[in-house]
Amino acid sequence: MTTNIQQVAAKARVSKATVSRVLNGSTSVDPAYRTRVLRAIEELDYRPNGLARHFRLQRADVVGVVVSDIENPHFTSMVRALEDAVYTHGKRVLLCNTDENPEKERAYLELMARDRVLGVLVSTSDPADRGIPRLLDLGIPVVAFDRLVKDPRADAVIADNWAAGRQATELLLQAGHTRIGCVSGPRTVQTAADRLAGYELAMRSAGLRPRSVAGLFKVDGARAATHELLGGAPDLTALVVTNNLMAMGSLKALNELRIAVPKTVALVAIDDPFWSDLVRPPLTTLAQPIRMMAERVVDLLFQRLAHPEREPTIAKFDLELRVRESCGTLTSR
Amino acid sequence: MTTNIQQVAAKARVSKATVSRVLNGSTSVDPAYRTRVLRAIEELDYRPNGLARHFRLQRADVVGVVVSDIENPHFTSMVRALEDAVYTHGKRVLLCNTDENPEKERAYLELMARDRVLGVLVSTSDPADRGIPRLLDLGIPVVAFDRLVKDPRADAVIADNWAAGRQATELLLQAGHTRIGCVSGPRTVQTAADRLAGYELAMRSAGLRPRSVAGLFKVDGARAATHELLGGAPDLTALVVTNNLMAMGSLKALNELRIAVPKTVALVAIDDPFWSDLVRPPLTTLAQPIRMMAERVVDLLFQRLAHPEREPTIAKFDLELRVRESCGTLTSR
DNA sequence: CTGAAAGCGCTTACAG
DNA sequence: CTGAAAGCGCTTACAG
Repeated sequence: MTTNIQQVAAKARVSKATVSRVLNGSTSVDPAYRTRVLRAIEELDYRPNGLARHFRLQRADVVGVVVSDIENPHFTSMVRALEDAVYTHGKRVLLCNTDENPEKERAYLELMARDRVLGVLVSTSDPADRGIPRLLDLGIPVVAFDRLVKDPRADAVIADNWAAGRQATELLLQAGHTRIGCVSGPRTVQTAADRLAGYELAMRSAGLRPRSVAGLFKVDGARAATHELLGGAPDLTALVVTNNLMAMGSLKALNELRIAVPKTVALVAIDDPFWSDLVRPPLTTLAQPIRMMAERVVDLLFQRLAHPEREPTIAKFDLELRVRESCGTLTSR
Repeated sequence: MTTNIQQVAAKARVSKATVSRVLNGSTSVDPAYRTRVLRAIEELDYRPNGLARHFRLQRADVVGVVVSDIENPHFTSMVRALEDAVYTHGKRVLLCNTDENPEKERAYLELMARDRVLGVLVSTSDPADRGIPRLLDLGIPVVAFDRLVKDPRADAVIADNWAAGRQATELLLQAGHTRIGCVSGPRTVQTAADRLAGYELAMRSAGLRPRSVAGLFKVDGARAATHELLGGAPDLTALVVTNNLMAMGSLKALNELRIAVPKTVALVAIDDPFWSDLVRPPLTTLAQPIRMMAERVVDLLFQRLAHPEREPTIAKFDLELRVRESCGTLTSR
C-alpha cells in the first residue's frame, strides 16, 4: 500500500540494509550510495513504518505519563512541563489520566508494559502500586513524581512537603498568630499527610494546638472544611491551606462567612497556580518549582536509560515562598 | 526473554493460531482447547506483545489527541473529557501539546501517521493544516474540535462561536447598556474572529458602534487590552470578554482601575471554567457543553472507523448562558 | 474447528 | 562499506 524500504532499495539499486543504515546513521555509508538512497526516499516520499521499527526494536519511541488528576491545575502545569522536556529530548508523550482510580492506573501501566514504552513517569494513585514492579522487571524505567512509589528501583522527584507545611505555619507564627488552623488534603495521600505533619510540628514546637480538617484536595471539600473549621473554632486568625484547589474553596468559604482576608483571617496556601495573584486578595503561597522538577524527572529517565545499573535517585525540591497580600504581613498589622 | 505465543502454544499442545483465536475471540474454539490455552496463559503469566500485534495489524490501538494549548483550562477540561470518552471505548490517548506552534503540530501529525494511530482528534494551530491530508490519505480518520480544518474529509465539532458573541452582547443590550466594549482573541484564530463578529453584528444591529481590542486569549493580553479599551473609552459600561483566561485578565485590570463590577462596568465572558463562580464577582458566562462535545468528537471518530465512506459531519453546539453577578442583571440596576 | 505457512517492514549480526 | 538472510511475535487466509 504505502511505500516500504524494499521499494526504496530497489529504486536506489542498493540493499534494504543500506537504506536502513542511511536512515539510522549508525554505520558509515559510501557517499555515492547515500545520495542515491536519499534521492529515492525523496522521490518516493518514503516514511519508515513506525510500527515495524518499534516491533523490530521491541521498544516504542514514546514516554508514558500517568497522572492522578489532570484537571488539578498543579498537575496540568506539571504535565505541560513534562511534555516540553520530553519533546526537547526528541521523544513524545503518551498521557494517561487515572482520576485517582487505582484500577485505572493498573490498567494503564499494564498497557505501557504491553507496548514496551521507553519509560514511565507516574504520580501514583495506587497505594499498593501494583503495576510498577512489572514495568521495572521488563527493564522499563519508572520515575515517580509528586508521590513516591514503593519499589526501590524507581527514581523519584518530590517536593519537600513536610518543610512546606512547616514553613507556611512558621510564617504565620512569626507574624504573631497563635490560633492557626489547617485545611488539609486526604490522609491517604502521602503528599497531604506530609504537609499536615509539617504544620502540626510547627504548631506543637510553638506550644500551640493544631486544628485541622480534611478538605480532600478539592475546591468543594475545602469550602466545607473551612466552614467546619471556623464553625468549631471561630477564634482562628489564620489558615494554612495545603493545595491550590483548596485555596479557592477556602477563599470562597471565607467570603461567604464575610470574613475579611487577611484582616480577620490570614491565609497561606501551598502551590502557586496562575490565578494566585489574580484572586482577591492575592495569595501568599509556597510554589513548587514545577519546570525544574519536570526537567529533573525527564533527566532522571534519560540517565537511567543510559545507565540502567545506577543507584536510584530520590530528588527532593524546596518550595519557594511568594509573599502576597493574603498572609497579612505586607500591610501593617 | 518474555514468554511469547509460541511457548503458550507448546504448553497447551495447540498451534499458535489457536492461541491467537482464543485471545481475540473472533472464531469459535473448541471448549477443551480453550481451557487448555487459558490455563497455559495463566501458568506462564503470558501477555501478548502489543508491538507485534500492532505491527501485524498495521494499526496502533491508540487515539492521538493534538491540542493547541493544554494549559488553557478550557482545553484542559476538553482533554480530560476526551480521555474519558476514549477510555469508555476501551482505547487510550496519545496526547500532544502544540503550544500554538504550527511546526510542532506538523511534527506531531507526522508521528501519528508514522505510527498509524486509530484516529486523530485535533484543535489545530496550523492555519495551513499541512499534516492533516496525509493522515486522511492513509485512512486515518481526523476529527477537528474547537477549530475547523480545511480538508473536507475531516469530521468536526465546534461551538457556535458567532452566536455566543452575539448572545453575550444582547444580554447586555437588553439590560440597557449601549456602550459595550469587547476584549477579543487573536484575529488569526477562527474561534476568536467568530466571537468578535457576533459581538460586532449585535452592536451594529442595535445601531451602536463596536469597540474591541485584541487580548490574545491570554490573561496578560486581556489585562493590557482592558486597560487600553477603558483608557480610550472611559465611558464604557459593559464588556464582552471572549474566553476564560481573558476574563481573569479583564477582572484584574478592572480591579486595578478600581472599577466596580458590575456596578460601574458589567461583564459577560465566554467559557465557563471551574473558577467562574469562585471569583468576585462570580462571572456571567456562556458555557460550552464540554463533556457533550467531547463525547460527540469521540463518537464521530468511532462512527467513521465503522463507516469510512459516510459523509463528513460538522456538529455545532450551542453555548449555555449562566447568569451570575458580573452582568449586573441579577441585582437591580 | 484446527494447523502449517506466509508475511507484515524493519534491523542487525555475519560473512565477504 | 555492503548484501543476503534471519528473525522480532503476532494474525489470517487457506486447506483440511
